[in-house]
This record gives sequence, structure tokens and C-alpha cells, in this order.
Amino acid sequence: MEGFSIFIVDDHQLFIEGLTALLKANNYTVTGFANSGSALFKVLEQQQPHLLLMDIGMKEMDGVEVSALVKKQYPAIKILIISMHAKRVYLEKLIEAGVEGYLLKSADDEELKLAIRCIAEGSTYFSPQVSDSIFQNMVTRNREPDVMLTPREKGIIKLLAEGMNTKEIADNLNISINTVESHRKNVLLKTGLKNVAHLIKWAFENGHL
Amino acid sequence: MEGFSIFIVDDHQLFIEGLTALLKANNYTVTGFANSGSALFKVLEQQQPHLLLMDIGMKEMDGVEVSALVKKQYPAIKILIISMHAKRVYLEKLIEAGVEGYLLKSADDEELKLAIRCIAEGSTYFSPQVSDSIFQNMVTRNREPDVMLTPREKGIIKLLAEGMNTKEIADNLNISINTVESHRKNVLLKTGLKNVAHLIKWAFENGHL
DNA sequence: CCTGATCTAACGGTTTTCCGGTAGCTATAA
DNA sequence: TTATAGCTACCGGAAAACCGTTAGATCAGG
Repeated sequence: MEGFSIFIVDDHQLFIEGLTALLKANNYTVTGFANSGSALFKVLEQQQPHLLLMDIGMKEMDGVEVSALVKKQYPAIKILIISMHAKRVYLEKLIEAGVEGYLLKSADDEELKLAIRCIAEGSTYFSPQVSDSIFQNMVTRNREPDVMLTPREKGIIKLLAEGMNTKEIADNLNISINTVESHRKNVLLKTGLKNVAHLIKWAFENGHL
Repeated sequence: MEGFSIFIVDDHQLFIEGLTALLKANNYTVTGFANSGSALFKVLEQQQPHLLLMDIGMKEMDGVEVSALVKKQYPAIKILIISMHAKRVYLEKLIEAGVEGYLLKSADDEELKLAIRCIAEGSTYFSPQVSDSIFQNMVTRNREPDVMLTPREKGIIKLLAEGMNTKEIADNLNISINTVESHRKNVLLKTGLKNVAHLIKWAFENGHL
């Protein structure tokens, strides 16, 4: 494992330091860390580690975008995602981006070492829970072909979540009530959700709020 | 610091092991860990550590309840909360429960060591960001006097979030439509929210979903 | 230039929510 | 034993959401 450099990306300093201590105790080489995407790219200009341990928290969907960008600019760098949860939404995009592995934070250090070994050898590692999720997704994929919301629609969802009714939203955006109803209707149509309450929950779970 | 035992409670095994490695590298004594509240209490019957490092994630509000229970049954055990965010909702209850400290995961190891030292010496440590949040809370406290939902109400909110309407919920719970409407009405009344969409958002932000 | 996506707007009818008030039944705590 | 809290249930009217459908304007990309 000598000569295999690991770099940690996470916005939780404590987790970085814990992970670093853990890896060093197991004779891995940790060459640094970054707290944000921009910090990471600054470092990558100077040095390219072999492996990025990338944490994906709840709030920042951008961990996904960061991964995609890294893969585009530095295809040689391997990426192992360490995430809180096995959300399909993230997974799809991450696999599309070409990450080499996906671990849950509930994994233990044995699984972490296994994942790193797999990736170092040129393979991939996706934790079982996650693989199931992927497979399930493959099967049901056709039903939900990636719902994309327009900016206007996202804006209206935000206002709906604030408790505004159609008229208030119309006033707020200086458009007709009919228009707002059209948007609301379109969103429900394209997402296949039942009503606004359902929509708000969906928006939360899919990073739109 | 010799003779001061630390015990970690977290449902993320990786974080536990990272933290353990970090603490051991700094010559602290880590006597064990637990992945859940129930596991913790089983261990506490056998041994009482001096300090609990308690992680509070997003989903499990129960970290708060666990802390309260520990403090009630083992007042001598100190508790240092390590949390993802500085949510007022959690903070209030944790302080009420009597925890000795509150750290964010964005803290570094220096702050962790400082917090542990403070608590070991009989003092308390609340990270600056959190203290601000507390203070801000003191000022605005009067406006939101702690809305408590009954189990039935929580159940109905969950079903509402699934997109069910009143009739479907009534069927699902085997109660009258009128009853469901009463509950929905009461919830909106006691929370002061505008409609169900607003309610779903509120429920998400306050840990009810 | 044509096409597709987006934003805008409208109408009529049905269903559901929202609001207000009222009220009985049970279990539990003061 | 009173309260008090929680769950249950009902009614009627106003307001809003939901549904299906149509359609003009604009603007970016092939």
C-alpha cells in the first residue's frame, strides 16, 4: 500500500481528523484534507492524490457536483464516497460521474479498508446496502425518468412550502393566479405526486428545499 | 488526564473508530462505544465512564432523550454532545437535560480537546456558534412556546406527508373523516401554520418527519 | 427557420381543505 | 373528585385546491 496517497474532503473537521488518525494508525498515507470543493480544487492544482475520500452530507448536493468535476478534470483520481445515507438520487448521479466506491458512515473500519484495497487494485466497492438500492433502482428506473423542475417551478414550490396559497404566490411573483395554478399543476403532473403536501415532502427529500 | 474514561455513542461506526483513533493518539482513555441508546444503557449497567461523547444526527431526535435519561439515571456521567448543526430545538432540550457541552462536527481536534478538558475540570463547554444560538433563542423564546404534538397528530402528519387526503387517512386509521379533520385543524391551530404544505415543511425542520 | 421548452393565461366543474363551533368518552394527574 | 388532555365525532359554509384542456409569447439550439 506504500505510495498510495489518500486525501479527505469533508466539511466536518472532526470527522476528517478522526478518519486521518484511523488511517494513519493503519499505515495509510494521508496527504491532506479539504473542507470545501473550492479548497479541494486549489490543492489539486498542486498535487493529485491517488484516492479522494469524499463525504457527502445532507445539505450539500454539491458533493456530487464536486465529484463529477474532479472526475472530468482529473480522471486518474479515484473517488470513494462516504455518505450518511443510501439515497438513490445521489447514487445515480455519482455513478454517472464515475466514482469508484460508495460507503455508508455506518460502515466499520474493516469495510473501509476493504473498500480502499478494492479501489487501489483498480476495482470498485459499493457497500451492500447501496448495491441493493442501485439494483432496485435499475428495476424501477423507467417509472421515474429524472424529474427536472424549471427555475420557476422551484420558486413556486419554495413559496408553497412557506404556506402561501395560489393568490399570495401570484401577488408575490406579479403573475396571474391562473399561471401559478398552471405551474402547480404541471409540477404535480410531472412528478406524479398527489398533492402539495406530498410535493413538499418530495422536495425536501430530493434536495429542492 | 489519567483515569478519565471516555465512551462514544454514535450510530456511524466510521465516526466512532475515527474519533477513537484520534483520542487514543492524544493519550485519552476510550473505554468503549455504543451504536444505539439501548446498547448504551446495557453497557452503563456494567461500567460508568466519566464522559460520554454523544453524537446527534439528523434523524434521531432520540439522542436528546437518551441524554436526558442518562442524566437522570447516572447524574455523575458528563455528556459532551457532538452534533451536525446548531438547531435551537435540540439545544433547548439538551441544556434542560443538563449536558455539559455541545460541539459541532465542524470543530477541529483542538476544540475537542479543549471541550474535554473543560468538562473534566468540572466546567462546561459550548462552542461559540452554539452559544450565539442559545442567546438568540433566549431573546425570541417567547414567540414559540414549544409546540407539542400528540402521537395521533404526529401519525396523521406522516400520512399527510405521504400525499393522503382526509378520507384516505380516515380509512387508513379506521376512524371518521371528521376526526381526522379535527386533528388536522388542531395541529394547524396549535402550531399557527397556514396550511398542510406549511405544516409538512415545519415538520421536516423540527424533526417530526 | 422550425422546434421544443418555458412562462404566461384562461375556464368550468368537482373535490377537498379550511374555519368555526360543539360535544361525548376515557384515562390520568392534582 | 374535579380538572385536564387526548381521541373521538359532527355540521355548514366559504375558500382553495385539483383536474382537464387550450393557447399565445418568447427564446435558445439544431
